[in-house]
Amino acid sequence: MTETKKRADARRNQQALLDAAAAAFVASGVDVPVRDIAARAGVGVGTIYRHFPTRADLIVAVYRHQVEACAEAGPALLERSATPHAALAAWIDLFVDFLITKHGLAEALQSDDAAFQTLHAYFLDRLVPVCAHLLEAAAGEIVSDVDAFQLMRGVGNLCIGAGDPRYDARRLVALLVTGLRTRESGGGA
Amino acid sequence: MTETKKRADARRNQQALLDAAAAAFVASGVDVPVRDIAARAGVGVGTIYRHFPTRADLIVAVYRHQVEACAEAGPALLERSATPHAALAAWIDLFVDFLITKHGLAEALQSDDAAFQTLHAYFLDRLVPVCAHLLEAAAGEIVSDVDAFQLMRGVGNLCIGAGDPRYDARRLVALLVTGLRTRESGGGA
DNA sequence: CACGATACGGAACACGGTTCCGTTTAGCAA
DNA sequence: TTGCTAAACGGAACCGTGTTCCGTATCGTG
Repeated sequence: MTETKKRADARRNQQALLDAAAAAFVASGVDVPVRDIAARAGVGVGTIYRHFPTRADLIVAVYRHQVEACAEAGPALLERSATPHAALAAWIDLFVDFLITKHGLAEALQSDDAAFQTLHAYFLDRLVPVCAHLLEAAAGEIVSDVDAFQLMRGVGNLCIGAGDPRYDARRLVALLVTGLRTRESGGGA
Repeated sequence: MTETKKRADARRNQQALLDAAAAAFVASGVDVPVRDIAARAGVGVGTIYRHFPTRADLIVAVYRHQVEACAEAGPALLERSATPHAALAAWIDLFVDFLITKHGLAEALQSDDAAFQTLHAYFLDRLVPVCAHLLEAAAGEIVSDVDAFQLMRGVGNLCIGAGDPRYDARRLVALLVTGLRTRESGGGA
């Protein structure tokens, strides 16, 4: 169904590039030089640009599965959690776990470089609605003047620089989520 | 007193560079091309590097006064505020105001690029102790497992991407500071 | 005024992203 | 099997930026 129309070598190279990029991202972060990825995959740089016109397309392709999984976990968590706020917290944890294990991804996500436009757009399109849904469900126990977009962005920002042992992004995000809760809704710090 | 030993043209150029850089930063952000700054100042690029070996040195020189002012405001706020937590909140507000008006500075501050090492170091050296002092004063009413370094870093991170009208860095920082407060210490969200 | 130290300018280099085009190859049809 | 064409490939070349280097110009002093 998917991509059946392409030439066999093209499909092979596309897969090789995805594998090479995934490995390169782990080894050197998502801003690893294009030439390095090409070398790993055993192809020329032209081939990268043919399959993935922008670096963002490549990043999206590599992480698509994980982003989808994160998006789908939202509604599931809502069912299985004690309170909507707990579900929100758990879901954000999931997102943070994802981000901090991808060296440089949080940075790229917030970059205003035009090349990362589609990366930004993909994450937003896919995750903001899920976040909005959770936020809505928790409406009674959280402050109302922060929307899903801002929250996602703030969380993403806080994940920048994770990897520095002196900085615990998870902890700060937790603090932010705590700040979201109204004082009337019980529970300690 | 300062720099009296240098040649007259050297001092003139240094000042011209500071002025040009300040203007260029406002117009195009702190990552404006070096050549643009040189052109504005009417000097060659070599002259920039002679006076400011790294871009960070130039940025530090341009913003030194404002950073100093922010640092000095800490103790003052502590005296004049109702509670230590209020002083902390006010001081962080000051810092956020500073950061969000300097296009690209927050981004540069968190960059792991070696060129920004001294920028990072200067801000940390100057501001973390002040923050630590405020944190210590407020010890009774805030959670204890976040230190000054982490807080400064988190706040800096949250300021990335301010300028986007959909994103209110100030609001998110406020939320973070709220999350810092223990539930026993009163006051609403 | 002459001369040495100081500072200057900008060409040259390094490096990474991106484009372009001559060459190779897959896939099909004779 | 072979010939042909469109698809895909490789990598040299190009561009923009940071950085270095050195021949030239200037300052300031004796």
